[in-house]
Amino acid sequence: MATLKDVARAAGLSITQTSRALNDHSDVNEMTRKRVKAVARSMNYQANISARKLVTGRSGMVALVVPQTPELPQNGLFIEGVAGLSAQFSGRGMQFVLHVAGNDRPITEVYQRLIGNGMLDGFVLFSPCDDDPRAAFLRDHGIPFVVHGRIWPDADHAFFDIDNEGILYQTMDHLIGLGHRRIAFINGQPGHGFASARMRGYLRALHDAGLSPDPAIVSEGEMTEARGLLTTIGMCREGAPRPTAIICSDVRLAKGVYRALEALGLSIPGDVSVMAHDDHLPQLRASAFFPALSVTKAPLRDSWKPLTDCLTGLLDGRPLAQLQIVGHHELIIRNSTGPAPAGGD
Amino acid sequence: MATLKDVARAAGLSITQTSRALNDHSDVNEMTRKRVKAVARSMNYQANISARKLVTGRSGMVALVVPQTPELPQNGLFIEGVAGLSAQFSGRGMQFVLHVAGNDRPITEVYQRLIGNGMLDGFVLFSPCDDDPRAAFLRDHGIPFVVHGRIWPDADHAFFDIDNEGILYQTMDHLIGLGHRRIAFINGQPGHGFASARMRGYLRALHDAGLSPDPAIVSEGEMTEARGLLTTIGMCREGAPRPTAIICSDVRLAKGVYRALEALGLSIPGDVSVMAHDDHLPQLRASAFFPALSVTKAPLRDSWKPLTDCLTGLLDGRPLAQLQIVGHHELIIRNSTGPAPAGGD
DNA sequence: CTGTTAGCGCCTTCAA
DNA sequence: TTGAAGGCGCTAACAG
Repeated sequence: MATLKDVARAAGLSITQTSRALNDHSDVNEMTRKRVKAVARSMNYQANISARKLVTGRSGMVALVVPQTPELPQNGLFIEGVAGLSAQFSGRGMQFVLHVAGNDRPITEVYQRLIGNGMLDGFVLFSPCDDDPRAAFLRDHGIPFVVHGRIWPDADHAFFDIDNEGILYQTMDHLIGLGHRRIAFINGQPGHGFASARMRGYLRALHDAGLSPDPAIVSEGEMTEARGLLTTIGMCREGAPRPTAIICSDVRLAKGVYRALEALGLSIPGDVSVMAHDDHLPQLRASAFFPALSVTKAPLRDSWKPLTDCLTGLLDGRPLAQLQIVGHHELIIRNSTGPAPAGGD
Repeated sequence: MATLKDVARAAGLSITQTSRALNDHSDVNEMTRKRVKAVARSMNYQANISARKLVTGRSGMVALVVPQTPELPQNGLFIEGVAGLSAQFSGRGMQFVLHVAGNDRPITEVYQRLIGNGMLDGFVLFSPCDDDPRAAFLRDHGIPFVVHGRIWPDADHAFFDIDNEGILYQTMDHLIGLGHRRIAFINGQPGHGFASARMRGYLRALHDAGLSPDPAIVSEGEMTEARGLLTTIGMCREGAPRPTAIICSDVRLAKGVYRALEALGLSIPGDVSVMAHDDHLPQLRASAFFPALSVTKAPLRDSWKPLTDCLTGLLDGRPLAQLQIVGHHELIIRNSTGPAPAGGD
């Protein structure tokens, strides 16, 4: 591989000036710069990243650390994120490092190692939880990072997130407008940032409508079809008043809800309205539902570019205020929501 | 971050000796070594990879380059491979870099850039094709790489592969033993290493059985359910003699074959036997077939460890002969294969 | 505008 | 068994 020294010699210049020319410093003769660049190109010269990193402190490499699980290859967020982020960073001439961490040691130790060897410029964090220890660790050590999501209550970090609280508020607003009073909510795992935010939106909407929450029709847990089915069965058990609408934090949950309602002989939306949030992952399209599923939609795929922008902006020292981005979502009303059945109460 | 100098000072030694102690050189007092290591640990010392790379030439980072496609997140090989390889390399204290390359420039140029900046120790190559230009490029430049699969005819490189030729020969052997004479083969894209190897196995088995190939019942192309369906319809068209058995290079193809045969009113295995090769990806389990699908099985998931071993072995300078590994496969006969129907010819 | 000097953190001669 | 010196390739501060 050609080195800076080689280029300098070929160009008949000092190493320093060659470096400056290549890096577009201002104090270089325009002609010289052009000539040096031509020589460098003809020699296929590329700066050695390790050497540059040693002196500038920047390597152009960022990492995503995810815990190893058997289901990792089925995890839509992981799959889309890895492909999307890698493409984005690659397109910016940076390198994306994926680190699947074993479960034999705490995750912060992995970060410790990864930043300790001084090779990475920053990190992307997935699936933030409340009081996220990873974020705390990185903040305490002054390591740049961007979060896919947000860590409440005071998000003093770069992030790209969607308005999860608003998403649920808006969903509730639609259902309440249709006359629903008893609205169930099947949410994700408690402690996860997005789930907490949606719960806030749910409760706020209830409060604003003068309704009070009923723990019997609020459920938190993994977002699988099976849980959607079982939870729905449980909520529609005899004796208790049945919800007239069900909100799901994920389309997989909604799939289970559909199956449960069908098994129970309840019609959608005649007996029960159903809504869900749709990340627009290819695995389970909202279009696969009959009747067509009303959703709030925020394609996960749209998040990689702004997320990448956030991290590069952070590395470039841009102010935090510009690095806290909330993406858009849409409310799409299809055929799974309708007026609340009469005489519910 | 603590540096070698810090450790040396804390240990009351020279930088040189500290380095030697940490790297287990022979000419260090045993006591000294222990003490230095203890100090280093207590200071959370980690060698700076960039600095080390600069002098030793090794960074402990390897990369996988894949072309950007919209379907990338649905590509089972990509998903499993990325998760598996990253976990393997992480477990060995190395870093796995994923590079999703845009399609705006030739892939060798990407390699050029990636190796040119002197940051990577080696590469993993996926989906090799005959006369693979990437392999040629890396070989010509003396860059270590390992191939998932094999580049024929003379695989003068490190690889982990399965015996694709044997897999098809064995499949054919089973079907021929059941009396089948007209055996269709729905293969993957021509030019891909595994597809070529399987085609060789198919043709050799035909030849050994005294049969001659019929282009009408051999098909090459993408391995989707849709193509399995359409190809089967085409092969069972009136006028031409119908195959009594169909071999698929992938279970997705087999899914389409099943649907086509059902639509045509043909029974499995009464009218047509079906076999497939099963990579054991979670997306479409062979267990989802009725009647249960007979397969050759070689779990993709088992390939990441040996593949990683190959590349690290290569980097450690082990002889090539030890770095060409052929994994095992199983022949699993379930209920989709049976005797050829009488009076076919 | 250009060159000289110094140093990033580490490892590897060489000499003691 | 240990230390001093040199250099990997690059950039930044300081002269000219």
